[in-house]
Amino acid sequence: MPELPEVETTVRALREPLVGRVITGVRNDWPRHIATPTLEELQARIGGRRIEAIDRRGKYLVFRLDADETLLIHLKMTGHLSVVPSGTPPDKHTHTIFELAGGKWQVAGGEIQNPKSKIQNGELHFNDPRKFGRVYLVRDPAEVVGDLGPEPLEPEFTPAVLAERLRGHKKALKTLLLDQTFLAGVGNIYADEALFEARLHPLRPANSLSAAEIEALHAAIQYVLELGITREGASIDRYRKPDGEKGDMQNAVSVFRRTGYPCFRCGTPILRMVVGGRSTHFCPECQTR
DNA sequence: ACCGGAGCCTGTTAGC
DNA sequence: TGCTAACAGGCTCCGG
Repeated sequence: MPELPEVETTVRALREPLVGRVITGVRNDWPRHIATPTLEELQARIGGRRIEAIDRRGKYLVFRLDADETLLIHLKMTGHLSVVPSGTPPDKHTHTIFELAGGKWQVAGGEIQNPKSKIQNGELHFNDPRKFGRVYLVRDPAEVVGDLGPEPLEPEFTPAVLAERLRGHKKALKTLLLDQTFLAGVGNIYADEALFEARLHPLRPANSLSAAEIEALHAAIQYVLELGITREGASIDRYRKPDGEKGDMQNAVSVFRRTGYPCFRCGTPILRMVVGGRSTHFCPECQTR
């Protein structure tokens, strides 16, 4: 489910309740949820580690811990993270639980108890019905995210960078946008939405774009991702914010899962085709080849 | 280098 | 209503 905007929304919501807190243990009833190391080693290494920062890289949540450890979580299709009081009965699809000691905030000159945290002991629940999600504990995050392409919302990602990366590829644009080593964070919703915004057909070969079309694609990628973040994610299927509330991006999509409905720009029915094994939605009139 | 298909999982929905 | 098949926002592996 979650793409860059959904992961970013999750990261932002988790910072207040989690940064500064100490992980005291891990419970798990589906060991394959833990990609690396083994469950036993994870439990041994993570106990006592404090969460110093929470960031995002592509679709990964990156928890920077003390003692040079980094916890990464990928939500894949159906992962969901929430912070709950200790002892909250886990949902049947909650497979990994991080136990947390009382909240502490870092302040100049030391640390104080987190005045906002009513939950003095709590748990981070990783709920994941389809069990595709994964947890990683590594000393060097590059082991996990080292091959990812550029971050589309960072200033380093310019039209020139996009042009350089498109050059030499003749793959379909849709396929490339889903390739996390090409660009990090774009998934099926935002790929379709970006191509519609840029008026580019999903099957256009990457190396066929004019400079103006590359500019348009770059702007469209940033526009749809920022819109997704502003609207706190697309709750088209299962995605929910950590507090369980829906995002609002599902009310702002132009083509995704709008097969047969009129294009908002020209009225032509939106078509669905399969590209790279993924559902692809586009306007055959606005997005010409 | 590229493409399609299977596989990982469970739940929901569309169609008969 | 009940059953079955298709489909799902991700990603990897394997064969051609």
